[in-house]
Amino acid sequence: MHIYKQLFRAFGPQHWWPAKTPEEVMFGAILAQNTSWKNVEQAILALKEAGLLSFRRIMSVATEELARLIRPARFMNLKAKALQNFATYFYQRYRCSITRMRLQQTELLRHELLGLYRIGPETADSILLYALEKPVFVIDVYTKRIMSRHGYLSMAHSYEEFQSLFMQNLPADVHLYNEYHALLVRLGNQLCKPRPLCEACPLKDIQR
DNA sequence: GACCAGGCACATC
DNA sequence: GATGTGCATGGT
Repeated sequence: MHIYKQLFRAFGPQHWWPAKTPEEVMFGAILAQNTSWKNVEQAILALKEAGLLSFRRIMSVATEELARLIRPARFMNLKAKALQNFATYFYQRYRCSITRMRLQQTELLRHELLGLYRIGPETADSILLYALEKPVFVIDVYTKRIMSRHGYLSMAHSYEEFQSLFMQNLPADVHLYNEYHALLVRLGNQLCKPRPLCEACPLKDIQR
């Protein structure tokens, strides 16, 4: 909470996830895997222009065609398959309805998502928090790096261990989790790179 | 021109 | 379980 307040003071509210609709969040969550957001934006724009930013529509498009459109987002063949596979699940199980999906229990949803092709813990939790508004804390490479540099856990600790660190020390609040993770990414993007720029970091005096 | 990006699956030991 | 590797673009 200390860290959160410090970051919030430094950067202010982040208004995340940068997407218009929950469905767009889901596309973004898959496209953003190990990829910079600028590249993801280009892929999303291309999908929009092709009228294919829709899980219903991408089901009936050739995988190669979809791959061509999302090329800027790296690993285009893998991600094209992942998107189509997700679309099939989303249609068959929830008729592509966010509302219907939201009614489902969080633990069950997480389990379902983790069973899908190329949906790992971070992608699943991003969908749960940012598209479905479930109180799940998202861990990414920036979060791990920042917390390990401040002595909380080491990079070798698992996704779940990092997640517990946050969820056991914070109230289960969607808005807080949303804002906190967004702030961590903001700091990571700007300063907490593999080669850190610690002098300008608002957390430079914080130690565990 | 190196380095990095909002991971994940799969092979191998 | 731990560790290594492929995926294969574009910005800084």
